[in-house]
Amino acid sequence: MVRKARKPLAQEEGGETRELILRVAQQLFMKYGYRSVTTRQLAEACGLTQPALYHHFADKQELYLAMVQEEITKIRVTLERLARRSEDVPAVLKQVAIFLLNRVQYDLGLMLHDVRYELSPDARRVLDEQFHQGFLLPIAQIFATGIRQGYLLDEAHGGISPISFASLFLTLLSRFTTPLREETDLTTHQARQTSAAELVVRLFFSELGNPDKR
Amino acid sequence: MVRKARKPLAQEEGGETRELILRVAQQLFMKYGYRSVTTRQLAEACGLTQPALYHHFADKQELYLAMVQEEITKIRVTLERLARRSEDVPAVLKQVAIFLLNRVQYDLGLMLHDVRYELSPDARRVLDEQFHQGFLLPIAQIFATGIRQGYLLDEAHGGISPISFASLFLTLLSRFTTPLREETDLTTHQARQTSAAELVVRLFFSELGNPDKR
DNA sequence: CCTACCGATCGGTAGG
DNA sequence: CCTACCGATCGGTAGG
Repeated sequence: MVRKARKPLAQEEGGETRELILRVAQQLFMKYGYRSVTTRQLAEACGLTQPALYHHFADKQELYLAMVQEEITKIRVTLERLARRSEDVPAVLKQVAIFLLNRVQYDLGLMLHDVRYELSPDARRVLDEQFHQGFLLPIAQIFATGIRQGYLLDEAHGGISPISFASLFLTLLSRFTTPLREETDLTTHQARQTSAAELVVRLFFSELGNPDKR
Repeated sequence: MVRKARKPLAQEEGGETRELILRVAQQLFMKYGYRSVTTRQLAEACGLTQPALYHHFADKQELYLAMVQEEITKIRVTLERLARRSEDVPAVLKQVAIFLLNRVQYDLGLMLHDVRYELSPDARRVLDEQFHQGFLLPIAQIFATGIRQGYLLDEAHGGISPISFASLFLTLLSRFTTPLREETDLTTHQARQTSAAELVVRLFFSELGNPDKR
């Protein structure tokens, strides 16, 4: 039997229903995708009726757009802070990896697919740009420092551009924010994420290959 | 004006309407996702009416299942062939990468998401297993040879398991089968894929880091 | 923020 | 493999 929760769990009543909706929308949209999440599911998970959503957002796309924008902006702040103190590049990158693995608990590829195929061209343009500014550029900046300091090869010597490094880095991390096969318990979750972060960083700094073979 | 193509382009009339449907289904499902592709879109792209699909497949899920199974089986054959001749591991892996980049022109992550969240538990079990057997195991076998031959570190010396190597390898390749941002023309497409394949293989064999810094 | 309700579209079926 | 059609569900609106 499914009980309808009309009184939301952690809501101190006021003008913050909008924030509740955005939080719930993130959990559902990011897990199942834009198309698969209905406005009725969203409303019920918030303890509201479906038409009530339209008091806070013009339509489903506006709600999705606001949610993604808020999410990207929050992450951008931290990444830009980490990019500013690029002392030891491998150490900073590991912090970036740990932060993202803990903060991004969803499928980035799914989000980008939704942005590309489920939203209007205008909404897509906005989010593409914000993703570039908020995710790729700060990480690329760290990689640029890593190249300058000699940790990584530049494009003239067989390496790739900072943006390409950042893109590869994000792709690899997404492997661990969304497991390819089955899931395990939550006690070892934290430990797994730290070792995953180390693994990805080590892969970039050439510590998986056998040096005797080079 | 949208003309309905009642006579499919390349169909030599007979019992192969089913094959036409499967081909069209792959293009649409793999690009837009299970939920977003309607049975009417599929039928129209095949030059059929929507109920005609149900003469060949019991329902939408059965159609999707058959399509993915056929696709995985075809790829499995080639990967197993490549895994059998593991002479020079880096060279074989580059061939695997080139093959997959040319053969898999869609978003593997989207497919895995559909398998996980849009299909029945039974269908999911079947496809999870086939993906494991058809994609991961053959590639893991090559990596295992690479570890044995000393190209890569084993788990006891800071490396990871062959399956983990294979999983990372597939994740990285998916970055290039589904571009993170905009698309370019098709003339440079082939060249791009070859250099992408080389890049991914080099990343694993530690040729992106600066050896002087190790 | 609710009740009541709308047109459109979905996957699937009947019957030939 | 077609025409005709079904119940369910979708995003969104009216009106209070």
